[in-house]
Amino acid sequence: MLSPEPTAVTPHQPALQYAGHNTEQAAGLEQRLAKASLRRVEAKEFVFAEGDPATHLYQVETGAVALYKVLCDGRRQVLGFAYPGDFIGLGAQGEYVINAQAIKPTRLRCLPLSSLSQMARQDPRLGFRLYEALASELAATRELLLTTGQRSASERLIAFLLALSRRNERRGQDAKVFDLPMTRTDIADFLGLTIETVSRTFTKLRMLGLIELPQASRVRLLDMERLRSMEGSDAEA
Amino acid sequence: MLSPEPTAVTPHQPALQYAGHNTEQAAGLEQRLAKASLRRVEAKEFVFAEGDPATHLYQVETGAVALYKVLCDGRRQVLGFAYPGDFIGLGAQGEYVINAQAIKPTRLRCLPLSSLSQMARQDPRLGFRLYEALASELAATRELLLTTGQRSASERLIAFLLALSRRNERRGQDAKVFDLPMTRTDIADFLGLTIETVSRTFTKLRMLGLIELPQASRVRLLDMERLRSMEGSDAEA
DNA sequence: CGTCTATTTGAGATGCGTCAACCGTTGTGG
DNA sequence: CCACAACGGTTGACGCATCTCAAATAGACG
Repeated sequence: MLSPEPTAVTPHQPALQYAGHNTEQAAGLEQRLAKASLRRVEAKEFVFAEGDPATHLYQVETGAVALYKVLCDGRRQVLGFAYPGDFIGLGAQGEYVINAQAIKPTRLRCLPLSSLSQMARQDPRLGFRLYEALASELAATRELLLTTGQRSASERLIAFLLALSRRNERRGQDAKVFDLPMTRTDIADFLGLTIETVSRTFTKLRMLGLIELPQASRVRLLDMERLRSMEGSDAEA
Repeated sequence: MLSPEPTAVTPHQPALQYAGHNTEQAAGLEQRLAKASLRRVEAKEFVFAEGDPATHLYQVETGAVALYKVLCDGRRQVLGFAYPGDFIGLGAQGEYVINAQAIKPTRLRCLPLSSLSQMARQDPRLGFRLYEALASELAATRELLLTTGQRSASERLIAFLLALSRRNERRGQDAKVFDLPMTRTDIADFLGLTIETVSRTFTKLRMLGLIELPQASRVRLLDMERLRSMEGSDAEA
């Protein structure tokens, strides 16, 4: 049920490539990030685990990270996937409350929380940016809740694919053909389904001529119109 | 640090309650709230609806409010319930993105967002507290996601009841006997079940001697031990 | 007392989960 | 270079938890 690991729960000492120098006072978040230390994690390696002391805010530079919570018996709920540009560790106070595990080789910018709060004190707009980022994470989580709570398996998978498509569109990438960096298990645990149901639903969408799967990890959306109509969209959309 | 644990029931946390002992930090908020205008809404009346321009941050004074999103075909996901002390409308920017509807006669303190952002500019600590409150709401939503995505009907209902119980405990109220201000429909839409399943599951828990239902809207938890063991608890709890 | 709504209960249908077998790819060591 | 193991993904058969449809019951309120 749970993915292959518990591979060794990585002790949380980031393999820092080079440490950032911290002399500038009112540097913006971007400038600060550009100089931030870099950390590389391999696929399946943890960025941090639930219960670890919260030390850094991370920004994904390349790769992808799965965020999840687990029940005591191993059932797992993936809360989201972080792609380049996304922040990980927002809202953490004291301890991380979720697990963050790379799903492919990943590079991360690391911002010590201490320096972050210091910066926020100096520049209120930074605090506002973090607040906004947190608000959109909340909005995304609510949307996922609506999906897992109310939608059917097909609707869930379509909503998932369309969300990826929209994200690509926003970034000027191909909205119809893209890779799925995560495994079927990750998708299943994200959508509250089993891998068998995810697989069968992929096949069903393929049979309906709605998508193509050139490889298991690559998808082409063929009929956006119909996909959108089958998503079970928000009332206010 | 932050309060004990996020509950699936309350998106908002006591961190921002009338903190009489916390007057030095963000004193403006409490003063402002005490003087804030009051609004009364009847049961079933909206505090605000999805798409409404966001104007106020509300704090529940008495009563209870359901927060939810709906799909175009009417399926509804309740995201949480706000009780006295809880804030409604956090993270809203431009427009409210969810519906907030009273489930019983309710009194609300109203804080115009304009004056709030002004206050936040003057006192950075206020911004931090709003950030914390938002982080708690995110944590609660994630917990609910774990529940609807991974737990069985019985586990969901038990998790719901235990969350209410913990909330009461935190507030020095009875942890074993309390009212359910929401309807079975609200509970069903909260847990991602149907009202029939909710009703049958209540009956099942009653038959097992785990709870009593003196009235449909009142519950007594009889065997906390066993209820907790049947909740399907977090790994990190 | 009567109407309306909320809740409970029953019977039957079904979508998804479970268990199991099979397949394709990757990587590894003889 | 091949054999084979390990892993991720697909497919099939079957069971069951939950949904659907329907009706009875209980409360709430005028």
